[in-house]
Amino acid sequence: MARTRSVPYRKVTPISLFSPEDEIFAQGERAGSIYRVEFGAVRVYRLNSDGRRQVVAFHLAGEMFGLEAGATHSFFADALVQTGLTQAGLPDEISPELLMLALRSMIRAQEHLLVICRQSAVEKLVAFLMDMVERQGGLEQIDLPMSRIDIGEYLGMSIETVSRSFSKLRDEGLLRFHGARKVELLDIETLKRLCR
Amino acid sequence: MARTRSVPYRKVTPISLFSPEDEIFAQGERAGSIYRVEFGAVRVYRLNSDGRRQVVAFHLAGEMFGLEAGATHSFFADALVQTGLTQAGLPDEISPELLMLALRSMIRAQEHLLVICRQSAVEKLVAFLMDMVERQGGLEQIDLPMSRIDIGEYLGMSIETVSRSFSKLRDEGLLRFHGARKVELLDIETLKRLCR
DNA sequence: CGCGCATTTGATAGCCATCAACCTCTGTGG
DNA sequence: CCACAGAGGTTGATGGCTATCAAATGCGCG
Repeated sequence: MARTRSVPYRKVTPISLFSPEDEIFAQGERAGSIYRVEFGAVRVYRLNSDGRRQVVAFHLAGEMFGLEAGATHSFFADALVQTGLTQAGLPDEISPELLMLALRSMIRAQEHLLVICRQSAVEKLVAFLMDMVERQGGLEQIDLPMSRIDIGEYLGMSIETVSRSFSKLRDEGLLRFHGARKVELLDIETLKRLCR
Repeated sequence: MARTRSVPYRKVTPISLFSPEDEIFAQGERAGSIYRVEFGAVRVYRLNSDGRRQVVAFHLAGEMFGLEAGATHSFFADALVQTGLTQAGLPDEISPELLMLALRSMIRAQEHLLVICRQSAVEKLVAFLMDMVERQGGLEQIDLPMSRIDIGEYLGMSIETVSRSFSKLRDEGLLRFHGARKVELLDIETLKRLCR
């Protein structure tokens, strides 16, 4: 969906490496850089006051993130798997491309909203899968760099419901698993119809 | 929350008037203007492919909306009540203020996401009320320019559940109604605690 | 005053969160 | 090479919340 390769970098750093769970930035920290995922995957989340985590976004290779409205980050970001990032300060001139990045992030958040509201568990999961397919180049076999917990926190449902929904789709012959983190989509047409 | 008065206008039009249900722009229409609500209230929504409506945002007096990522609008917008809008073309130069408007819209969308996910019906409704209070200047008496249907479509719940949640809060002595569209908040501290 | 629509209230069923137990995979150490 | 431990994932059972259908009530407006 929101491809973000077109935003120009200034002072691009060498690739820095992050292991799973390594923090990239924390809520409240001073912002001012944008990041690009060179390889691996990132999750962006927020902690509610009662300690529950809400995953706001995942970012895959080629995508950019880290733009903030204020001087400080409103979210946490960490690596899901071995991940390489480059980092750049914001350009002095606010470029049209930067504005586009912000607007696309907004659209993505609103799309996410549409998915989460008023959809059943299976529908949400299918929408998530279709999004992942698109962002991984449309191949029928996709990697899920995130755990079931992450998926649940992203879609607003329990891990058990995530798992049960996967099983349901598998039993209906729509998915095939190769381990828990590799999925093959067996009938993309039917799946597309499922997410309305 | 996202006050948007600071974005500078170019070629501000005279106030145009909209009656309830009057369309301001439609999904797919050519975008390129931003709007400011001079008085009244606006709802921004999207129609799912199955015809259900998802309300993405409400905009009250003093707020701006209509910024788009692409050349065309991704959403519909119409007036909830008698509403006056001014309109301006986008500045040629992309101003920092415009970027801020985009970023604040993004943050607002993500906040909305946090409210809708993983919160009970009453919690969502309280969060909605607290947002409305803040945007109406913090007074304890607030107007709801939108119907129960709109609130339901905004929060992702049925109108019956909206109504029942209102009744619950009323029975607990936290709200008093003066007609269905005027609410008095009787215990803001307790209400704040309720939305976590 | 009375009509029509919005809202509220009631009854019921279904989905999903939760608690619990079991399974699977992976890495480690004997 | 195998046994084991631990984490992540799956499956089962149950209760609660909320969507849905249905009906009553209230309110705005002519």
